Amino acid sequence: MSIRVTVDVVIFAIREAALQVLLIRRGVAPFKGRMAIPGGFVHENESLEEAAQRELEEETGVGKVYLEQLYSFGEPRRDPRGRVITVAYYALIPGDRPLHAGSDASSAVWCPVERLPPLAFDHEGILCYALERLRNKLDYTTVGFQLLPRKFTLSELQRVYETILGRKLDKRNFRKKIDLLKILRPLREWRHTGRKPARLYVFLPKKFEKLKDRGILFPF
Amino acid sequence: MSIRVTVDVVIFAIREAALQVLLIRRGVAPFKGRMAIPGGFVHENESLEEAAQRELEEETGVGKVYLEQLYSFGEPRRDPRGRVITVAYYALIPGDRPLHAGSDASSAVWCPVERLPPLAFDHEGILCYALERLRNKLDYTTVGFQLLPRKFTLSELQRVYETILGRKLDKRNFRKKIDLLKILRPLREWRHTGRKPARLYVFLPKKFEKLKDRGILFPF
DNA sequence: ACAAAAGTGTTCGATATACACCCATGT
DNA sequence: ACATGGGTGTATATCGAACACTTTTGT
Repeated sequence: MSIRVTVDVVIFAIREAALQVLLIRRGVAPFKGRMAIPGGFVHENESLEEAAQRELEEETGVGKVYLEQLYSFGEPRRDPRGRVITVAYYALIPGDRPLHAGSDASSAVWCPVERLPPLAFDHEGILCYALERLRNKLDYTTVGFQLLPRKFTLSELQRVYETILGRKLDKRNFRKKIDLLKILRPLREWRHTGRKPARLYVFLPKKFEKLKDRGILFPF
Repeated sequence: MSIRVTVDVVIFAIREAALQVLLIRRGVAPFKGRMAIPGGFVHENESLEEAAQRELEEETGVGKVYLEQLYSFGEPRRDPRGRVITVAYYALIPGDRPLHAGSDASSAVWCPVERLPPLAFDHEGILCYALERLRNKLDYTTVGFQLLPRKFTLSELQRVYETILGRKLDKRNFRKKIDLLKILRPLREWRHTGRKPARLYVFLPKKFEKLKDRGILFPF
């Protein structure tokens, strides 16, 4: 019993103060002209993760970003061409990273998750599930940092959380908890975009690993 | 690019005061004679979930138990016979349910998760991942109830938690939190196995759904 | 009578939340 | 000088953790 297997990658980024996903316009049937999540067939000699990584790089030109398997979707009639199951992944792109377009990227566009167009296949369901996972993981992991450049201000970090969760957070409480986690190293550098310069920080992933083991979570 | 797709189902139950998994002994190569997680190929016209449900029933004869997709494993060389990816599920069987063996069940045996034999393929990794998922979900869902018969005592419920988490819990704190959740209906029935009779309860899944929406969790 | 598991409250520390003002800079 | 976002502390409520004794029954 052979089945065709694809990977689809929901690619998130914060752009223009909104959480957006990268979508491509399909050039061929089925669903020609519809928007879809980037994806493609798994090759003979690559793992699922490698296939997802490859699709991600083809669309965005970025490597080494956060990439996590989401769920596998396998309803018999989800693809009109025949039996195709898809292993969905989601990726988080730092906001500053300019995408030097890969081959397929001509038709790729960013869409705010609040204003999605109709999507091909079961991609709306996949995208909603990815969004739910992202919101949940924000609460008990540090995935939020993956959406920022290496150096960032505390206000930028807070805006990432507010954008994804869709609500305002208290500045002092936010900073208190981040400080408690001890996962940021303050730099002797300041960002001068606004009026008063804001201190820059870098994320310390190693310190975080210990915290995760002890079950210390993000409680927003 | 066609790939063979299997589902494997890690079947958990509490038996003899231990968390156990159902394993089968392989009768054919590869890994002939080794123990393995029950599983098989996905049929042409069934969804992944249906395939997992079918495998579960073939092995155990039980239907309508808790069944959740775990993860998809797709390393190119994970199966010596060629390219096979597997979508892993895990299932929870109430402790009292006698398994009226399906066709394959002659070689099925229960093994405590603390004393696993060597397993075929990458099944040890799959099983460890399932165990980790189960332990995590115990903290913020009510999956624990799925391992008990319909009517159960509070001590039995606590033993499920202690068995899976591998540590003792405080009786008064445990009961206080369960009571807070308001998901149990006390019955006018008592279990008379020990010395002093223990009150029986039933789980109210509908009430739980509302709690989940509001983010009320199991904080053990 | 006694062994064994059932049942029941309070205290204390930690964590989450609510809330308001001064500061440094660019314009 | 002033508008803008950066930066800081305290008080209260809630939640989780620690902790011991009485009750009921079967033997």
